Amino acid sequence: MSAANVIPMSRPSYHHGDLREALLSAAKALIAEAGIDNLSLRKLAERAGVSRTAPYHHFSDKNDLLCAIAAQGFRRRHQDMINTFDNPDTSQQEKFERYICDYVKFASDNPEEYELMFGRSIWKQQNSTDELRDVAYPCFQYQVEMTRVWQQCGLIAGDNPLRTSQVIWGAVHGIAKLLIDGIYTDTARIEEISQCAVKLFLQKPA
Amino acid sequence: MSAANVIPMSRPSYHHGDLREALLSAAKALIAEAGIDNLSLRKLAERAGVSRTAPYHHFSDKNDLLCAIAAQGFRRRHQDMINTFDNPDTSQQEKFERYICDYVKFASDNPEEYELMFGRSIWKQQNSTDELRDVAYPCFQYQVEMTRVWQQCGLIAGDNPLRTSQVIWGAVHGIAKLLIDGIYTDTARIEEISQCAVKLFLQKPA
DNA sequence: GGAGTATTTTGACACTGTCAAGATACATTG
DNA sequence: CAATGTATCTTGACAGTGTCAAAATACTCC
Repeated sequence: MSAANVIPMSRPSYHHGDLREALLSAAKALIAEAGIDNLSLRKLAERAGVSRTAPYHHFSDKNDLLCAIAAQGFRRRHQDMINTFDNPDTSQQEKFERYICDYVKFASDNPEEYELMFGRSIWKQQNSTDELRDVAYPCFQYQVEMTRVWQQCGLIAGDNPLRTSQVIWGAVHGIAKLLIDGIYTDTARIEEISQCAVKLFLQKPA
Repeated sequence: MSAANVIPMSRPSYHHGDLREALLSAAKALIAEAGIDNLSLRKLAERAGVSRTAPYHHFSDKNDLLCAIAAQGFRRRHQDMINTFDNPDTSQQEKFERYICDYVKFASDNPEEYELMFGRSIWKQQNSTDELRDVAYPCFQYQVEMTRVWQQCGLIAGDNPLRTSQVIWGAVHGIAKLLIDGIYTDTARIEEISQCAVKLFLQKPA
């Protein structure tokens, strides 16, 4: 039984092997546990079993790491929206309803991840990574295109998809934020608030 | 010319005199200059001309100080809303329009202060001070009451002022946040976005 | 096998919030 | 007026943070 046969478990070698991925998942776990504010690179490194500065060979910055996690969130959210919107068995009105309700639910189910995705730190100034922008912008754009469809079939008022989408996105984002930040305290009525938003935005039948 | 005649300028005595107020205004200045993230108690103390721990005799915490500043913001915002809503020369529709547009403008004109007022740190968990809640809750409630009036005169759909107000507030808050956080980049079109929101929420005449 | 590169580590620095103890000035009471 | 107490401020200290520089280690390719 030579040393070559041994498959090491916790730490394959001096080199970690896939530290970047390990850091990302450890970071997500830590964030889910204790929130973004309590995520430090040092605690993260310790949990990954490496020294404090090891992460700097895989992420240029703490900001860089946060952007990478946020990018994953946007990918997931974008895919969810596509799945809902491409479903041929639901009406456009149902799709709009889903968009509103699912958005708020996504945020309230994953408050820390949502906070990271839209927290000021990664978008403010020139903080956002190229990767993050490449992932997030199509996600943003997709909402505009859905809005265009809903306007064309008379579901929603107005003729400017961009502006209209900015308002509707603003609404769900604002509701989500006020819930997450603890200003809206009736978290049991999330669905009710979302449904109220749906009603307000739908074109009234006179 | 005895020493008793000398009136010291920068520091009247060993005791500062009104350090609490001095700290508050210095903090607001620092926040306006470099943002909340760059506000440290030590820099603040230095600017006020006292030692690092002097602020702790006027604020139990950094959080306590932030809450005090936020409370001032809510007082101001509440008064602005009252002034607008109590104006007898404008129609209810104009008042609604003002509410939407002024809200977004208030936020985008004072991004750092707005960020502080609604940033997660002071509301999350049990961070909010009694003083902050006493000032902010009536400010929140006022929006519900305005919404009730607008619904009663048929300006806005629905019959649940609380839920409706939560959606409308959510919309302006979300738009403000997306602007401040740098996700909506067309800051020149703020008025246009607000006007779009007004149109979407106003009851359509069929 | 040796050179070069990728990865990780230790050491260090400046910065943060906050506590404990001591020093100073003011207020109040005898 | 003197003494005592209290409010205020300071210095010293500690643990924690992000991040840089330099050294150590392991992997890769010629």
